[in-house]
Amino acid sequence: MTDARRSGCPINLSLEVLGDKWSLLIIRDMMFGNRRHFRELLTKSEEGISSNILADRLKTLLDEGIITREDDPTHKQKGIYSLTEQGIELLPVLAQMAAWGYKYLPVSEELGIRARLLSEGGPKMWAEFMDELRESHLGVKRRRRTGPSVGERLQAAYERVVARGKATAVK
Amino acid sequence: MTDARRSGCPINLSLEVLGDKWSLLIIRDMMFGNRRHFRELLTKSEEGISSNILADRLKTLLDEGIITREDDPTHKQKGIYSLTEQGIELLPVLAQMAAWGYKYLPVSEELGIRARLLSEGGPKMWAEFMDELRESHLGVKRRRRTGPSVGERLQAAYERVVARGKATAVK
DNA sequence: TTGACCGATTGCGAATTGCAACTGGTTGTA
DNA sequence: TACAACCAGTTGCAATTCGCAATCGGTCAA
Repeated sequence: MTDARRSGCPINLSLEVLGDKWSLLIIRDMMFGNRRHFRELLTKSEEGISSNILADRLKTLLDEGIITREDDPTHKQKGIYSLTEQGIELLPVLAQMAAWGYKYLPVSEELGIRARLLSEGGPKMWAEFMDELRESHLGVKRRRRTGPSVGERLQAAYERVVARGKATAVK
Repeated sequence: MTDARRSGCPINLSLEVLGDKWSLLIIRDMMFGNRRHFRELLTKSEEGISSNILADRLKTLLDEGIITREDDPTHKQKGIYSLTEQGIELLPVLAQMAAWGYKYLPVSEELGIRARLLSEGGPKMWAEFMDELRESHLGVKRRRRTGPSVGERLQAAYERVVARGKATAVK
């Protein structure tokens, strides 16, 4: 737990907080996978994070003010992790990173569909999704919207690809 | 040098390539600091990267197709590193990361000015800057522009802040 | 009361990092 | 021709971090 801070450059400072292979994946799962408990993050992680690393990163993200933790009223041991506004505003970073990865790296079809939709939707869609996150993580009420939310649309698209993949595989 | 690839998620794949504390700083210096030689990257780095890490990361970035290396005709030992199109398209990632860091982390005034201008300029300015990078790194000709380039404007703004800081310090 | 589940913590070998010194070669200058 | 400065890395080594598996003390439903 050293002081780090190699320079006052915004990119460097961001990397000192998020520059590892797990932190942004945790944020991703909280945003897109709606994971809010330790176990959910641990077992439903696509990449298989180990529990000590997860505990460590959650602590750091708490310290940095990117997430908060509160007790789950339904279970004395469970904690509910939520994104702060600061955490929610990492969405554009994730979106750009996803778009770049989608374009240049060997992305699987199922896991790439969200990146494609998010990229096509652009900053306007990101802003809408961030508003949805403000509602589910910060409790900020938002005016009624018609039609499915961005979160729902991304999830539906993902499930459609998975179903199609299964059908093809069976055939 | 294992195969990694923990999952086919675009964010994960991006992090497997760039998820450390140095890779994106090297890209940053190539983009904004116009560093093209090993020594420049080594000694003019704000954060003080060590030579073995720099050599290792340059190798990885080469392997990943994010940069290229060619011999410098003026010096038999010197290599010139250039960004590829894939590397240039990391600019939006850096820009978003810089904007987030600028907003939430203790950024120094000198090093934050670029982030502010880039954030205010938005995607349009990013696109223009990427075009400039295509010219200086890929040799792609671009039509004449009036006035100073984005790169020049960022540099001038930075120097203005540094000069002001010095004047204040002296006074 | 029992067994599944909960959020972590611990121990430990392996991999990565950071520092400093060094290598083998090139270049400009006298 | 001699020499110092410069060039792109490489090497050795100690310290840190990572990743896995096992475990811990507590909670919950049956």
